Amino acid sequence: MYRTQDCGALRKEHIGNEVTLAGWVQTVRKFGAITFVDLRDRYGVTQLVFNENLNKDLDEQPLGREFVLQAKGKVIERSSKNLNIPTGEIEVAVNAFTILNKSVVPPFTIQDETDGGDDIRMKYRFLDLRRNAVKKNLELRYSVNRSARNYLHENQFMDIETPFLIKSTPEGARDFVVPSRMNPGQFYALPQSPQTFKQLLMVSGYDRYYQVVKCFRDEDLRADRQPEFTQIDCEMSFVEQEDILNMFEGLIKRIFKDVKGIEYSDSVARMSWEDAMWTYGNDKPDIRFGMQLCNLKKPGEVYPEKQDQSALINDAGFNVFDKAETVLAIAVPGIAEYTRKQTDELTEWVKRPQIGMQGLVFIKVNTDGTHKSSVDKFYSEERLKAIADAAGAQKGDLVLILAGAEERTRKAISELRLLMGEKLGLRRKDEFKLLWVLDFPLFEYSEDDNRWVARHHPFTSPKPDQIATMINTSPVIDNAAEYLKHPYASIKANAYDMVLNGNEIGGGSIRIFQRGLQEKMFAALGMSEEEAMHKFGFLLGAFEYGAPPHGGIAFGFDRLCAILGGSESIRDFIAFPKNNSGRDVMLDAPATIDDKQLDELFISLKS
RNA sequence: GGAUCGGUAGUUCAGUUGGUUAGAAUGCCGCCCUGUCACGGCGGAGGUCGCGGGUUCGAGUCCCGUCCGGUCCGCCA
Repeated sequence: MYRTQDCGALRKEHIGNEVTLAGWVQTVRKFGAITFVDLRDRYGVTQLVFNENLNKDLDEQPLGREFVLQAKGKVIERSSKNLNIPTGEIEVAVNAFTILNKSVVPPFTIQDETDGGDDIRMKYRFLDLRRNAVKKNLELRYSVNRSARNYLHENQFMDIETPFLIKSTPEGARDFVVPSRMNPGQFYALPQSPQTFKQLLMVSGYDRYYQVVKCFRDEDLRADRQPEFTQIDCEMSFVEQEDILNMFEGLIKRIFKDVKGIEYSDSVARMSWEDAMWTYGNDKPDIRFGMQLCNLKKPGEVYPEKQDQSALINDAGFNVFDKAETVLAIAVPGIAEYTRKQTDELTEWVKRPQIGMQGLVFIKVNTDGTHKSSVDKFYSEERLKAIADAAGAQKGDLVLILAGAEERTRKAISELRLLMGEKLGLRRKDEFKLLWVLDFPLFEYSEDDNRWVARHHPFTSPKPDQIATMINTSPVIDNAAEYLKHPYASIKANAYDMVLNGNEIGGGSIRIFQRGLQEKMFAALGMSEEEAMHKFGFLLGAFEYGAPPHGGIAFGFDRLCAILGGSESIRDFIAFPKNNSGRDVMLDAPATIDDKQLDELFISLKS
């Protein structure tokens, strides 16, 4: 037997016990005749004390960091206790030890605050995983997983595995492909999600399905995006949108309770996509703080129902506002005293290529109620006050205004809002605000391809009262510039996203379950009948054999873990993540393969 | 595909206007130390300044190219 206890187990009540521990040497502290060793494993750290009689043995077999050590001895009370660690009141007086394995000196320190940078830690990820900080993240991940599985199991969901080697259907993200040796010249694709399989399972009558499943997308990476990632993938039959929202509000609340001990008792807020875009400039708004957009000017056709406030800015001879398609303002609380240098920095920030604005207009609402702006030349004190009031500014606030093309400007002010929220400390990591975003447009128009594309995916159903519009309208657009006037532009999807603190953590839809409507959808996306049959014939066929109404949702598991763990990066919550370029720097993958392997696959490489 | 920041000791970083032998901390090695737990003290080793080219009397420092890493835009139904 290698050990009688783990390194986190021993307490005062074990004093007097003879024990054997095994673990890794965290530190060695030598004092002439007495030596302390911190022995670490997954469960904790226990101090070993080597007295005079063993010091000679230690000289002959010196211990180094990360040596694997087995130590036999008696649990004794410490004469000077360390109350910072759970085992700090006891120590093990060693009477025999065995070095089970040696270690070379690790390239960085295995401590909570390591001296290693990201690069070196990824290369030696197996050492990084020994660190408490990383271990905590993986433990959190496992606890989210357990919580979700428990909830779904209790609600009659059944975990069914679906295949990884499937068919490429390049609609949406780029597929990873795998060559087939037995079928020369043919390729499998790895699933971007088990979407069609879970729909087929609904046809098969497994009315509540779930899977914690790897998905693959061959697109460029980000801090919160990996080429292989995990989803909690769910589907239900005989449900309407409301049923799904209730069931999965329940899931996320259960996860909050189990993982964070938070009772999220409010019902999750709901907002239409249009309201989200109008009020926050973003389809995944962070509602932990206000600073809502003031639409001073909008292009006529984009939000037909909404009223802008262009009277406030018109007829002032200010070209920038006059020529702009959209003018948007936010009132940032309490920073009217910003210096010229600080406002200049904000201006530089919005002019960065990633934001792409030409400039930034500001109005300071001084504490005495007067106004000072960068456009004093064009607007009187009264008009500045009217604009600031419309933006909801109070005394002491700073109003920031961006003007330009609709899409870019809305995105820019949304980013600026998040930046200011960050600067003002309004995006607290320990505060969690959930939001359902509903009623997304079913279609988007792609200027590149000159056709409609599915905003969510091509299996998403339109709102029930708009099915007729879709069936009875030709998708053809006469004039690309006027696509917003086409009836398809206003069709809303029976789709929903769950947003947590400004991050999309899940999304789904009520699916199409009739062959006719599904065929119409494929046609709307510019697919010929033959093409639709070739790619999705199996699904269309299945719909003819009694497909039930169904819908579902998928949660981004890695991202959810990262947010619950208070981190920006999902890499911290994945045991063996890939880097920015999709490489595994530990394995040095991807890599070239032998000519022999290529020959077997009938593949020759282009030079 | 694009923008931007970085690459100097095992590691994390500093390095002024281009100027003597490239520094600090930590880690590592040796000696001392019987209550440490970020132990302490003394001493020591450790560098192709990512790589290639250029400017210059002289380059870690300036310029060009390239490779690697971070972040972002495009992309991600």
